[in-house]
Amino acid sequence: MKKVLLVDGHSIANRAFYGVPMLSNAQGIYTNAVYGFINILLKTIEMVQPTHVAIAFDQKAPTFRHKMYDAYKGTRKGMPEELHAQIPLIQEFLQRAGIQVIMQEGIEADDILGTIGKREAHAGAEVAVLSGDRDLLQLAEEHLQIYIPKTQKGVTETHIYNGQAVQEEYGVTPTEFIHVKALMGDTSDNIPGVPGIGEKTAVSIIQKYHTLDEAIAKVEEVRPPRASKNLAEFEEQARLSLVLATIVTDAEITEEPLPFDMHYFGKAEVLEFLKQYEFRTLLQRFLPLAQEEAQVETASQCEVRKAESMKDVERLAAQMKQGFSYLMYEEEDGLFGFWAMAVCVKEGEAWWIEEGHILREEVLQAFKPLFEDPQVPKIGHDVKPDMLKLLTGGIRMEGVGMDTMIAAYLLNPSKDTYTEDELAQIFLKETIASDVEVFGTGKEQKTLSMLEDDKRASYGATRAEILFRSTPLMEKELAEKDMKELFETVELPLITVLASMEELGIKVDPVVLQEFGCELDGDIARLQKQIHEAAGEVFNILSPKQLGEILFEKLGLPAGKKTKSGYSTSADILEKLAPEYPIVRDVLQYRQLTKLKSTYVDGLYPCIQGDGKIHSKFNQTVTATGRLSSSDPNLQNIPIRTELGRLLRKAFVPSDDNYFFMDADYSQIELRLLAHMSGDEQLIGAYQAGEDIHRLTASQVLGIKPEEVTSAQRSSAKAVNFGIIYGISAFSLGDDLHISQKEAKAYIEKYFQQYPKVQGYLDKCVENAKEKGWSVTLFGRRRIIDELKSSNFVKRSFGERVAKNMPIQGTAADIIKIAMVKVYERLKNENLRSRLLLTVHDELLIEVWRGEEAAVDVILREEMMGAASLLVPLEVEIHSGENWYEAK
DNA sequence: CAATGCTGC
DNA sequence: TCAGAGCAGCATTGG
Repeated sequence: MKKVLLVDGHSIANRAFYGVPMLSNAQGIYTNAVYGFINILLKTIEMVQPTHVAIAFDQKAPTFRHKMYDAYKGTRKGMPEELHAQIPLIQEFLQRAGIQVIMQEGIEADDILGTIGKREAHAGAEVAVLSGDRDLLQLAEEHLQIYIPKTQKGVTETHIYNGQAVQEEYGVTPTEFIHVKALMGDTSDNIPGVPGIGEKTAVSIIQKYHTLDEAIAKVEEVRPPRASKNLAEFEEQARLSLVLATIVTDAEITEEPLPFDMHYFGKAEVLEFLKQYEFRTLLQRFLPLAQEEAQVETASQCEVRKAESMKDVERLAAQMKQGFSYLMYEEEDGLFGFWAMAVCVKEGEAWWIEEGHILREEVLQAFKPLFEDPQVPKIGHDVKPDMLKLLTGGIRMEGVGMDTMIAAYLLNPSKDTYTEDELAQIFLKETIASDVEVFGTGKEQKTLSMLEDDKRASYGATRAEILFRSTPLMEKELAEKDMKELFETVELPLITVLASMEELGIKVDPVVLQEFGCELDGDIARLQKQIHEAAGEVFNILSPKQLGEILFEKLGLPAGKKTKSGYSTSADILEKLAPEYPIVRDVLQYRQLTKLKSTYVDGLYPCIQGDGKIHSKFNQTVTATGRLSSSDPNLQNIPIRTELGRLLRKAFVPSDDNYFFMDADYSQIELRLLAHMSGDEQLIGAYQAGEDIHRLTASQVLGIKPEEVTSAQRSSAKAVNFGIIYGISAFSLGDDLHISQKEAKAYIEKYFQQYPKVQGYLDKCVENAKEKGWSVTLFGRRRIIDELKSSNFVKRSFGERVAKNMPIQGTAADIIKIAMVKVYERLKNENLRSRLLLTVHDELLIEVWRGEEAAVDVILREEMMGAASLLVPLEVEIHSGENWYEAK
């Protein structure tokens, strides 16, 4: 049985505000209405036991009622600021809990409730409408009940009205109730009514005549005489009042109440919210929901033991053979370095070992056999940096059984931090001080070594113990969500691969870089002079503000879009002007050259370490889709599209003369995945036959022979093919191809006719994601997409595009990760000296020991092509050369 | 610190 | 009517 709960957001917020004494949190933010709102909502949920919930709010924009009657709601007192400020907080809470919020410009909350309520009730659902406003009573009927909270002597109880209850209490039916109101008016909504007719008279008139029309028709008979006279005189006003008082039940609302589950209140985001606003009782109440097992919160009871001597360390090492969790801390800066470790071997206690009279070197020697033994399972949090630190001490870490940061990332890849205190909150339902709380923030921020002795020890020990206890829970959740294999066979082994790549680095020839920079400088100066002369003044070309003023005001060029802060001077706008205006061409060229100089020449140069190499980081827990990212510096966005930028790659060279580069990249992996995952026979057939997919698309969409396709037509088709993967819209495709939206739309429609299963597949992606709340790749990687629940069109559309893109982009990421692990293992197992240096999403760069070329070629082809078995071949292109430029 | 712009896949 | 392609990192401007 579908049970729908609809809530009048503002009216309940209002009730809550006046019903709960002023509260505020530590930052002085008022929270009483938020608190009251959540309580009323909870109580109603418990009563109604809804399967679906939606909350309606008014928007600021005027509605049809304002247009009909200027004074509508004119006398209503503005909400007090203290309440007004809390409305967004209430909405945030609901959003975090995944509860549907419906707001629509020009439509009042009452009308939203009326429309959805009647629709659902007539479709066979049981509907409960919660409001503080008696106006809603007009909606009541058999399967649509109105819930009105009432506070009497400090005790809140909720009155429930169906049609009969309204009749009993007011003596009129719900529909007649509107007519009563039209006569008596409503001062709070500023509905005028008829002067001299109050509640009693209005009810008696309607009881007799049932409708306003009828009463007007027989106005002479109406009693008492004063009412009769006034009704005749104010007939128009009464009719207007009737319309104003009638709740619309056929408004244009496409939103539907979304499924509801009490466990939503146990979500981490909700708990964070409650913590932030200090709703302790609610927090207590929701914590058990977070885990189905309903674990009761237990204060984190971790006994902190400090190692006093190497004897302690050795005793600990003996206990670590069964497995342990650890954290390593190191601070380089200052005269005195700082080094410490926390280790946990059982629940409830953890050790703190700090360099001092105990020496780091000795501790590490004691632990070396444990870290190197693949049979001793180790739990770490962000293991890769530890691996690298240990490696400099001659320890090759093996047997990583858990990296809690990566596990947390797999369980929700959309977050931007994965800290230990979040783990405690999410997996153990325990609250510990966050890093901000411990270290402070901004200029006053401390480091671990600056804390008092005991605080340092308990900081690290508590966290190591949290990792220890979180691990089985995380493993269980990974298994439940079918990500155990992905975690164990892809993500965990990948840590070692990435650590090796970071350790090796890539050699950059500083001379090549420098010479390139000098050439750029010359061209930049020339262009700058030319632009300033054309503009007639000297200005900063890189300032969008100044450039916009020069181009669009001083020189009077036609301006395209505007941004918040002025004219848009983005490349796509300027490219449209470039054919006509030489100065715009120069600006674009200037931007390209200065970008190359500042980001790539001046940016990369200081990254070259003493060994002549750049050691970029490869981040495993950043992207929402499962891709890797690269930073410090980013080597995944080195120019290639323009010849000038591409030359930069000549600076990237092998470690020494014994090596050369081989670069292997997947050919159109995402489109091949689209073919496989959609099952479209046309696409699959084309790939099996080894056809040029963009040319084929162009020929099919345009209805011409493949050999007649021009290169321009081919590249348009290419844009469409990519657009499909990104969740295309006619608007953006039109913009991209410089054609009208209409033409773009026709193009897209033709595309879907040619590849009929693609459309169905993409729709299915969205449908599945809406139903389940997440998207998933071929290998089980998930991404939660909360945006799909949004009542905001823009946000929801974003969610839909993400749902189409993630399975494809994410599967491609899975595949290259699998290939990386396998290629790395084989290079190692076959005792080759060639090694993996970089990955750029669908590409691997390897430096190959001369003489190993054939072996590496085989390994790359076998492992990359064999990483997944699809309905289409996974093709790999391999190029060799003496630098990265030549190898592409 | 946010906004803008540009580089890659 | 609104706004309108997915995923990243980094440099610069300007408040």
